[in-house]
Amino acid sequence: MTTRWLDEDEQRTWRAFLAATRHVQETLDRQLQRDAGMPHAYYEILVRLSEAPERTLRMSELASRAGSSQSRLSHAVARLEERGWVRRERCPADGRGLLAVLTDDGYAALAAAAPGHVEEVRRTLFDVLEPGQVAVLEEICAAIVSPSGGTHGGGSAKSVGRRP
Amino acid sequence: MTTRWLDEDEQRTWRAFLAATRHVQETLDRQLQRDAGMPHAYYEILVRLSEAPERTLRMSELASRAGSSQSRLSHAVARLEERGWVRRERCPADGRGLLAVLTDDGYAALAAAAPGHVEEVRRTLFDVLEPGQVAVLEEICAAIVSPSGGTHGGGSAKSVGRRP
DNA sequence: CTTAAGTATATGAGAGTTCAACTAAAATGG
DNA sequence: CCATTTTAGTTGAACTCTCATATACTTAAG
Repeated sequence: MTTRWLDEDEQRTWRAFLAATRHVQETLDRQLQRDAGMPHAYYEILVRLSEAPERTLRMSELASRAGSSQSRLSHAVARLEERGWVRRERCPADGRGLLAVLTDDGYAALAAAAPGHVEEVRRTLFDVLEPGQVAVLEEICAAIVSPSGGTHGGGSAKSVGRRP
Repeated sequence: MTTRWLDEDEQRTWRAFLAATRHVQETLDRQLQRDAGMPHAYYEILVRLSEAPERTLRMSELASRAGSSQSRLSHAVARLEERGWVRRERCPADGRGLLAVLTDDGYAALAAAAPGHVEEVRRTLFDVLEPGQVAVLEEICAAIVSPSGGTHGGGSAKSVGRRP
């Protein structure tokens, strides 16, 4: 099949998308690195652990929830363990598995980092958008992560820009 | 000021945003790495050079157009030069400056990579969105990159979800 | 003209990410 | 049971990115 190139509008949208996501990522990563001494990926890991019962998760489950590859998680948890923020225990039920546990120090580090981070998320994203845009943004992101429509052309007509 | 935490809806949107942008980035980066042997950042550099007159740009201008830091660009162009895809020349007008020039080999590499990349952009983003969503997405991204509204509360009412 | 300040880019160390290869422990199936 | 396959997780090398610092040239000031 011949390449379906982007038309002018799509080009513009695509480049805007790249610029915007880059901007958000860089802004947040810099803020966390500067104020909390950790990259955003580490913050995500701590968050997911803090939400889990016993502040404990299997490595693979943690990887999936934090949106990380297993290898990346493995390296990251190794660093977090060096800092004393996470501890690893053998999984009693499955000898291959490991449980990652958020320590009290880790929880404290997360609690210290959270306000500044959330404030930056707000400034970077929510403060610059209208409520309607936020609603559509969520639909868009959901569609990207789990594409429902198959072939081009006749996608199901979802509501766009509606306000309940 | 006390932290403005995210409410439940905002949390959901924020996490969807992270998951979606991660998904897009990883998908494209993997595709380019696998099929063209370059990371997405390098592809961007080649694209911007290919669009410039004489396929030539000052390093700083190239950095700005490709959305790269100067340091990152410097390292990247060094690698691209090793591959023979880019060449650096002293800037005649300004002895400090350097001109990055896309070579014929570099252009060929870009031309070879483009169809697969564009197809992946389409599959990952445009194919899963309705036209209305695409339009709003562009507005959203524009707002993120150059925030117009200042203090919270009274943002100017932009159109949301409209279709001309 | 000389010196100070500023601009353009490079460079090197440190850290995170990826990919492929590796270990170890379950599950599966004769 | 024993062999095979699958699953869980780690590891190391290669690569990219960031940050701080260095270099070279230009502009501004006296």
